[in-house]
Amino acid sequence: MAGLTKKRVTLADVARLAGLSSAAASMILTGRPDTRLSAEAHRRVHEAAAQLGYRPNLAAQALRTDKTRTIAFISDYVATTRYANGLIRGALAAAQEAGHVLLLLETGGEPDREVQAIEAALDRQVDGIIFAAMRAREIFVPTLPAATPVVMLNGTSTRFPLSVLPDELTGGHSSVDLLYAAGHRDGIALVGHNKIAEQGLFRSETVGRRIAGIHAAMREHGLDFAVEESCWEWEPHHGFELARKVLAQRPEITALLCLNDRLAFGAYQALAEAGRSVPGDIAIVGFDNDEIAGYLRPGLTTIALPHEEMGRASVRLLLSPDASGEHLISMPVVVRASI
Amino acid sequence: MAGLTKKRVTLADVARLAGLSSAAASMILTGRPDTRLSAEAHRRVHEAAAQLGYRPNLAAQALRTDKTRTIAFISDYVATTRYANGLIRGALAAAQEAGHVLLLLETGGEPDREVQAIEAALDRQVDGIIFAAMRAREIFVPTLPAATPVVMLNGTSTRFPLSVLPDELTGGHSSVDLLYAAGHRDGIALVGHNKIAEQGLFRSETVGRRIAGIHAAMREHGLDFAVEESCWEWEPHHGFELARKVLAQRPEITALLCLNDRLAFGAYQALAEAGRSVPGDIAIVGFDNDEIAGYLRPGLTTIALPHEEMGRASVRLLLSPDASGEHLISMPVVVRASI
DNA sequence: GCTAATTGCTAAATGGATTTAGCAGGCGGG
DNA sequence: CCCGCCTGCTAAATCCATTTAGCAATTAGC
Repeated sequence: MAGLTKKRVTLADVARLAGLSSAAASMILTGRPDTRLSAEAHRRVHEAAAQLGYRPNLAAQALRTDKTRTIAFISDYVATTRYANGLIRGALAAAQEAGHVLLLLETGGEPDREVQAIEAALDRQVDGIIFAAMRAREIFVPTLPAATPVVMLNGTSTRFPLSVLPDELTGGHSSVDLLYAAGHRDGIALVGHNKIAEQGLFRSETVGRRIAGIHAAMREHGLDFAVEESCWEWEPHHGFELARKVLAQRPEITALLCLNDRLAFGAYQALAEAGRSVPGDIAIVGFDNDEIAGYLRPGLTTIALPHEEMGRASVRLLLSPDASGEHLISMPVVVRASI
Repeated sequence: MAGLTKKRVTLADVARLAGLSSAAASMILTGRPDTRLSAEAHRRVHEAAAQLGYRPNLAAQALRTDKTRTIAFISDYVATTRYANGLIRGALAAAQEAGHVLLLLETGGEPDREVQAIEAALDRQVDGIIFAAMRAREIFVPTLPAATPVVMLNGTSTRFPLSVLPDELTGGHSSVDLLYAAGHRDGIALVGHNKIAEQGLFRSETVGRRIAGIHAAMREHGLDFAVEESCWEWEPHHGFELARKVLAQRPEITALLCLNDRLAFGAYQALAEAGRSVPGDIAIVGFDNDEIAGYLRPGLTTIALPHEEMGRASVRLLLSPDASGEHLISMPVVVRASI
């Protein structure tokens, strides 16, 4: 309106228009509490800022205060696992609510890229770092300025006690409860059990707890698995083969407890092939609440990984100064038609 | 080793250790070409920098140069669509290669959040902005400093001519070619066609071109669809119902051309129900190369959306000063067993 | 031998906000 | 009347790297 504004509006411009020093303008705009500036001065500065459309230069602010309202989200894999998505989305939402912004970095799990990512983050003076681990592994963290808050998301670290994890113990328990409540006792097969996975070396750190929760619940109900079929990976075709084997060897089975939804997906295919119906002949439960769980017919009942909630929690924890310890996010039971 | 280094190492520290002025150190470390500094000075500065582990303060650098090596990636939806994932991953990889970093922002397609996101990006003096559109719609962009480069990713804008899109015209063509080459002539059904979609109002802007490519190829081969079944949304259960209808009304059909893989997924379920085999009785092609395409049995042949490549391209274009126009990324044909 | 050009480097300004130290004027107390 | 205190505000330092203008010492040129 007024004329060509070529340059950025600076604090000095605001101060000039308000007829005050930039020191005064700064104090007023940052809302300092103990200031002795007059109400009139406050009015004039705010008015001037609004009129000029003033936006503080964050680089200058960062230089002075070491605060950037920026959080680094460093994950080992973004696209490889569909899980990262929910985590990022939750973190993004919580960051936005807190007036922060997310710097996204990927390391591929390689130590040198990890170092690079951390350096890139520190160079930009981020206010904190979230390490999101899709696979369990100790992250190699180069010396970090002690003041930088760090949250481990979906993983743990001896160096950083603050972490956010799904409550897999309870979740595992729920899956068994679900089958028990539906009347299943002796014909339950466990699909995907794996010693290595249980040690948490190759999978998400917490699947060990998932399995522990399942076994604890079985014990509590006085039950035992009719079969336990194990495999290394948890892709649909493994579920297909395992389920096929179970059906051939133990036709009396009435329920399949699959350690994730992709295994369950494969199991559906094997059941269709064998002409067995879900849930009429065989009940199925999965874990994760993967996208495909809703696509299956009938819909797959599953124990959801609360990714979005975990992402939110990680940001909130990062920004709350006195947080510490392990934060477990409960895993909702998503009831569909497969039991 | 040497002692407690409480504070950040600054350029002045490096200069002091090298016995030179910080002006000299700056020129040497930024690799200015026309400098008259001695080889000896170069050596000493580099050595000092290495010894102290000097890392320039990006905030100070940004303040002076207006460059941050940071790119804003503003998308309407991150998690809602699984597509965003590949785009982000590609962008992330290309950014890293170029020594840049990605600021991730989500708008939910709401104009006020769009404004907020853009302001947050500009406040941080990003070197450029990528607008990723999952749904076609004109993005409301508040006045942007003219110097800020902008790339539209998976969308177009009258205001920003630089864009990256999948080559849907050719992709649509390929899908028909595939069926034609397999000998299909008269028994082809099109599943998912939709006038609204064709106008690109609710879907990704480019599906109109996908459909145009399909029709062009049909014309070229002198073919006509035996049936065209349309629907609003493209979720598996729509595919299920449409395929069921087609099978009931036109049992002579030999091929299903599904406008995306989720429709194809539902079609598989309908075929299984009807006891028809793939590809023996009926061939199926999809689009997108969704994750599920590989999970299906038999694997779904599909025309892939090159998300990762698009993400990479968007960053590369953003960083190349003379780029302009529409950049079409070709859609690879992913051959599996469904034809 | 003396000016002019080149070489090698530095002092100081700059970018924009925050923050400390402190100035001037008014008021109360003794 | 004088000292001290409070009020309302400002000057200047600070964060750190970049960049311009320019100084001193050589070397070249005639």
